[in-house]
Amino acid sequence: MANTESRVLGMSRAAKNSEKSKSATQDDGTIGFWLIKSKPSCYSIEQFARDKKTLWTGIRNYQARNFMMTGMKSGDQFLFYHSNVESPGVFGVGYVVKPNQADPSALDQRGEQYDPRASHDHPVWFCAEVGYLGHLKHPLTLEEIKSIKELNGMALLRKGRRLSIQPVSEAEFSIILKSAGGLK
DNA sequence: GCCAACGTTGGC
DNA sequence: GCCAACGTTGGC
Repeated sequence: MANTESRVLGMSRAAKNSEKSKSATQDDGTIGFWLIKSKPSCYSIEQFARDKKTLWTGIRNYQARNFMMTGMKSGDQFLFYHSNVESPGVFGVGYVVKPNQADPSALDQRGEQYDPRASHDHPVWFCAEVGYLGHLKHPLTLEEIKSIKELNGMALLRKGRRLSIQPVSEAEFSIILKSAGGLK
């Protein structure tokens, strides 16, 4: 299953391993799956597609931060979810380039994400570098996700649903991709 | 704009 | 450590 998805998403195991070898983090070699939310007004999937890679900065929730510090591994894949739109849902897929990096936005005194507690030696907040893999062929709306029985257990629909970064099971990830007709 | 469901803060 | 007050998220 993982290998199939990896081919679908253009991430060969060799590519994942080369990313991983650059990472200081250890893992058991399996790929983790996530869902990451963004308001289009804040960062849109179109912008993500143009950027190819970006630092996912500005997360100011400890649970979400901890996922980026110790949960995410290089090569993990995630669903790109747009909230605060007329029809919220999953619009694309990305991967983790490098987790657990100090969030520079916490040090920017003029920025909205500035945190006076943060310093170079004590970053307080952490982020992950992420890369774009593609748009879903047919974006899967929240309404559709709710209608799929196998996805009833998703954090998105339950306690913790407001979290902007959530773990997703491989089965859930795969069902969403399949229901969306894969990538464009 | 409303409001449920949280997370965070701070007095005690 | 409790908990009320407050702030935020995000669907609708």
